[in-house]
Amino acid sequence: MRSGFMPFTPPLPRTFYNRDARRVARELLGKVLVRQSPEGATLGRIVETEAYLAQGDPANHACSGPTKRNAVMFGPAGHAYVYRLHRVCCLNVVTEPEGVPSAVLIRAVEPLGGIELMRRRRGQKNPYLLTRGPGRLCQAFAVDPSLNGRDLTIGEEIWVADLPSEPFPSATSPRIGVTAARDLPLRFFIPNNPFVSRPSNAPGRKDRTFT
DNA sequence: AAAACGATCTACT
DNA sequence: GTAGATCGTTTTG
Repeated sequence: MRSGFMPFTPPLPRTFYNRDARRVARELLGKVLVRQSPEGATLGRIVETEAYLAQGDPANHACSGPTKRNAVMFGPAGHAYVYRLHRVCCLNVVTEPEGVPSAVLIRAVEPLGGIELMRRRRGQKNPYLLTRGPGRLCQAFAVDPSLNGRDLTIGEEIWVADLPSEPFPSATSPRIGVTAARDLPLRFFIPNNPFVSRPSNAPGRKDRTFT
């Protein structure tokens, strides 16, 4: 058996990722991040993302050309880009056609399954501090640089899927939030969700919502 | 070979 | 809300 979750959560196809990073970042909200590790499975609903554009984005790791670290950003869409920052890791999905170095950072998820495992990995009892923030969620999901370059469309180890039971945006809450410290990168989030890593009312932010 | 940098986190006020 | 730790990657000399 490839994965106990596969029948219920098939991975999103490459065509989903092979588009404008902003579009991908936006539509990633509400999807499920699935991680199968030897220790067990963890699942979480994506509530916050950040788009790193290939053009005009000084925060993009690839803004000054290819390096050993950012190599997978230049590859085809639908692969994981995992790197280390300080003591933690960050998980991105590569977007847009091969040769266009753009990606979407997964900033926060809402725990859906494997919560005990997350607690154990994080040594954290407060549920809001389990997966709020790129570094925290990677620790909770056991995502490390060994997953760098992994194909997210296969359905092994790590992938993203639709959440059939509770799609987002829903009819009751069709709006999503977007914010940025400067002009870029753009951060997308589900409004009023307690698992979003930064509140939309943080000072100095130009927040707005759209459908 | 050295220095600067940062897509963060935790602790504390 | 702010301060400081901390370390791999990249850039510079």
